[in-house]
Amino acid sequence: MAAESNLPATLRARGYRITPQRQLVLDAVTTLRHGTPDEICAEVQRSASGVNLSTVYRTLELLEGIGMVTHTHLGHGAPTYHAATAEAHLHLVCRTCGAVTETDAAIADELVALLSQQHGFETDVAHFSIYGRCRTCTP
Amino acid sequence: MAAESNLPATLRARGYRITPQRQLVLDAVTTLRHGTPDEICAEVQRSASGVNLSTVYRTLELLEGIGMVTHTHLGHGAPTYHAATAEAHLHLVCRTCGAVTETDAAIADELVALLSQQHGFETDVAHFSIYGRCRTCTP
DNA sequence: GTGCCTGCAAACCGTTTGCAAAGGG
DNA sequence: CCCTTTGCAAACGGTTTGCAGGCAC
Repeated sequence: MAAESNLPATLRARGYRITPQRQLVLDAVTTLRHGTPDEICAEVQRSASGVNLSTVYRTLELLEGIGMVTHTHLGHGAPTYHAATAEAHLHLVCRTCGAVTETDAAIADELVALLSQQHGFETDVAHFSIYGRCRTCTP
Repeated sequence: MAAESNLPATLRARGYRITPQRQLVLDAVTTLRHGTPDEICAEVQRSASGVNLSTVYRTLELLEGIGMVTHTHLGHGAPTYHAATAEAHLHLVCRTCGAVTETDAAIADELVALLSQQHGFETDVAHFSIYGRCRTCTP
C-alpha cells in the first residue's frame, strides 16, 4: 500500500491545527519504522531539540485517532509505533532471547476468519504480538 | 484438565522453601481465575492481611518459573495471571468497549501450525490477547 | 484576538530493588 | 543456626495531568 498521506490536509479536515511538532512526530515514526515514544521523541529532537516528551505522547494519540499511526504491544514495556502507511505485519517475540521477527499479517487470515464467524469479532491483526520461542532458541 | 497440582511437592523438588505466602498466592490465582497482581494481593490479604505486594510479585514470578501460573497481557496496564491448571484460552479484547471475551485456544491451531512451518516458531498461543472490535461494537 | 497546542513540572501507576528482620530447613 | 524469604520503603520506567504561556488561525 504505502499510500501517500497528507497530514496537513487530514488535520485541517478534522479541525485540528497544523503544527511543526505534529509533522515532525509523524516523520519520526515513518523514519524509525518501529519506535517507542521515547525513541520517537529522541528522533524528533535531532531536528527540534525543544520538543517535549509529553507532546510526543499527545501527538501520537492524536495521530492514532485520525488513523495515521498504529501501535503494537510487544508484551513488556513501551509500545511500538508504526506509520499507518506501512503494510500490516505481525511481530513474533521470542520469550527466551527477546528477538522480534516480522511476518506477513496474512498468515493469520484463517484465525481472523474464524473469529469473525464464531464471535463476530473484527480482529485488528497487527495490534497483537505473538509470544513463543524462535527457531534458534528451540532445543 | 485441571490436574491437581501439589505446590509443596513441586517447591520441595526444586529446592524452594514452602511458605504460607506461596500457597496463598496460588490459591488466590486459582480462585480469581483472572487477576492482576494487585487483585491477587487483595485476595490474599483477605486471609492474611500482612502480605506485601512485592511478595506477591516475587511469588508470581516464582510460580510462573515452575509452571504453576501463566500470565497474559491484555494490552493496557497490569497483566492477568491464571492458574496453569486452567485450560488454555485466548482473550479477545474489544478496542471500543474494552470487553474481554474468552475463546478456545484451538481456534488458532492453523496459525500455530503455519508459524511453526514457516518460521520454526513455537507459539505460546495463550500468552497473547487479540485486539479488535466485538460484535456489539461493530456497526 | 481567541482558544488550541505546547513546554514544564509534578503526580501517577505498575513494578523492582536494597536492606534488615523473620522463619523454614 | 544458616540462608532463603519476607515486609518495608524508596527508586524506577513509562505515562498522564494541570497549568501558564505561545502560536495557529
